[in-house]
Amino acid sequence: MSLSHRLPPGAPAVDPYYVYAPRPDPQRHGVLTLFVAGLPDDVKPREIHNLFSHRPGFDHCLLEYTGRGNQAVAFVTFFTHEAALSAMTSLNGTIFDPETGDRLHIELAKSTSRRPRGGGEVYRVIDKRANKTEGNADHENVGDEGDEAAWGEDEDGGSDDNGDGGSDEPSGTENENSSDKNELSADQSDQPAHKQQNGQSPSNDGRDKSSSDIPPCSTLFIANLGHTCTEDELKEVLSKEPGFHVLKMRRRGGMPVAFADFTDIESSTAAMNSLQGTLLASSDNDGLHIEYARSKMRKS
DNA sequence: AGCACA
Repeated sequence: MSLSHRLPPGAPAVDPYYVYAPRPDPQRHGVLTLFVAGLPDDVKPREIHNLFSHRPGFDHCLLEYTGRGNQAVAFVTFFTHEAALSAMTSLNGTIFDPETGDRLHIELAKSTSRRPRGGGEVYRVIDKRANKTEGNADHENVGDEGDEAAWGEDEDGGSDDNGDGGSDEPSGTENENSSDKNELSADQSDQPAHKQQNGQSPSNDGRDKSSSDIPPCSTLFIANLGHTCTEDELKEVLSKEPGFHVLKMRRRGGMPVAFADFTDIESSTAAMNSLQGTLLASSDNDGLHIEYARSKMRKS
């Protein structure tokens, strides 16, 4: 089975919103590591870290540039099997690069990655690529430099070493985004905190338009939730965002909506940028749609 | 597109 099927941007949809259903695979039970495919070849280890390190139970991650198929894969390890599953269901299908529309394909790895030596704190990178097509040699192989030594081949009789199996990708898909920089919507919470309340000045074009026309607010309005979304599911994601206070869910007939209150506009803005489009396990659409609320949540 | 609680 091929687990990395990238679709050309104009291709007919083959169920583009499918969420990986964790099969009852006894072999994978208890594995703490996720196998992440669908990454562009110019992905940075920092991007993987930014995307996963906010998830509860995150332990460490590894990015490998496979020499084959112009693709990179990542192995992300959590402290518990449940945390790994939770991150998988919430991040699987995430659009990693809006320009190509490529989505992450995440499944449990075949075995748990070995922890970096000494409880390491830097990214682990393995680069098997011969031709660095995009001048991509800015990353350094810190820590473990052994080519095959990273994700731990325990004793599960693995016939192959990583979750990729033998199915690599025919590089027939056109992959020409050479002129444009790709953007990752994972974590851009580093914008400078300017505390001046700017209204709707037209001189402010294209800089602060995180939300459409709603002025910034420390409370966020969250829509596009699945019918089965629970408050706990949403709270689990929100609680990792700095400054998060309280969540309230309302369901007006059909689709539930939620309000999340933060300490200030800076933290609510950062959380909105970080979580925009996040796919939950209960999501059946594009993922979370987050805006500033029209009015602040009442003080508890 | 869908914005409540007081």
